[in-house]
Amino acid sequence: MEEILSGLLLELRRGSIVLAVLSQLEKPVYGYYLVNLLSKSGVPVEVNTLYPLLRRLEGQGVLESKWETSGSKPRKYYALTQMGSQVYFSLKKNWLALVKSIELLMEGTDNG
Amino acid sequence: MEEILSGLLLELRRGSIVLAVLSQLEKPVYGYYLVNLLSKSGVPVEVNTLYPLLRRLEGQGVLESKWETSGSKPRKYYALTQMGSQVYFSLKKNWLALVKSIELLMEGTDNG
DNA sequence: AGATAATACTGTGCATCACACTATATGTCA
DNA sequence: TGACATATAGTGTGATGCACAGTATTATCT
Repeated sequence: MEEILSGLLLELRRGSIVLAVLSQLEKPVYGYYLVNLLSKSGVPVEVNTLYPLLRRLEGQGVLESKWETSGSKPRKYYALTQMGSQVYFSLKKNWLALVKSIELLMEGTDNG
Repeated sequence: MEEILSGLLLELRRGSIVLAVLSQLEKPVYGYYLVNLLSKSGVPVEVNTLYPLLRRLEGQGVLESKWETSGSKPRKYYALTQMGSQVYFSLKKNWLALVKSIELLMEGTDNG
């Protein structure tokens, strides 16, 4: 049962990860920092999940990146492109609607 | 951009589908009916997505089914098992927490 | 110097969805 | 009657994305 639950939880989290990530990228942020930030915020993401995600989003034109090599360690900062902002806005709107729909569906179900 | 957005929306929906489905299965319901119900409720699911999902959940012991052949057309009714109820409860709790976390993360981001 | 942390990339396997197709029974309309 | 749509359920394939594990580099702590 634990396994089944954790599998479903995994699935549950999936789509939301993108939203959580985008929500933090109005200002440039580097990956490793984002991992810690999100973990503290209740949306834990593994590094090995985040890096490919960031690259994918960059490839899609949602994010843009630039290397910052002046510090002690080279860091790659990601931020929303203009199109990315639009995508985020639309995604956010849809997500809020989805959440509301599901809350309505769940209303009155208090098992346990 | 449309394509990218719809891809992300797809992802966004994924995990939530299970939750929406489980929320309606405290009483036995058949698949086709569920599709229409969920669509009306703002969580559209394709038949070809729902049927395998139901079967998967049954295979995992979350749901149980029984055929109803007395009507005009044979229908397969699904409902939560006892364990399924526990899974649903736990999933629901986690989902609510996740939603809250993401809402906090998104707070103050009003682009568009 | 050695271990650990910070930082980023890549490759493989698995799970899941969308899409398309099959299949049957019951209506509906020409 | 025949053609078509709808209700109802199943299966199979392709694409996609995550988790997991591994690699690589540089700094910091011991």
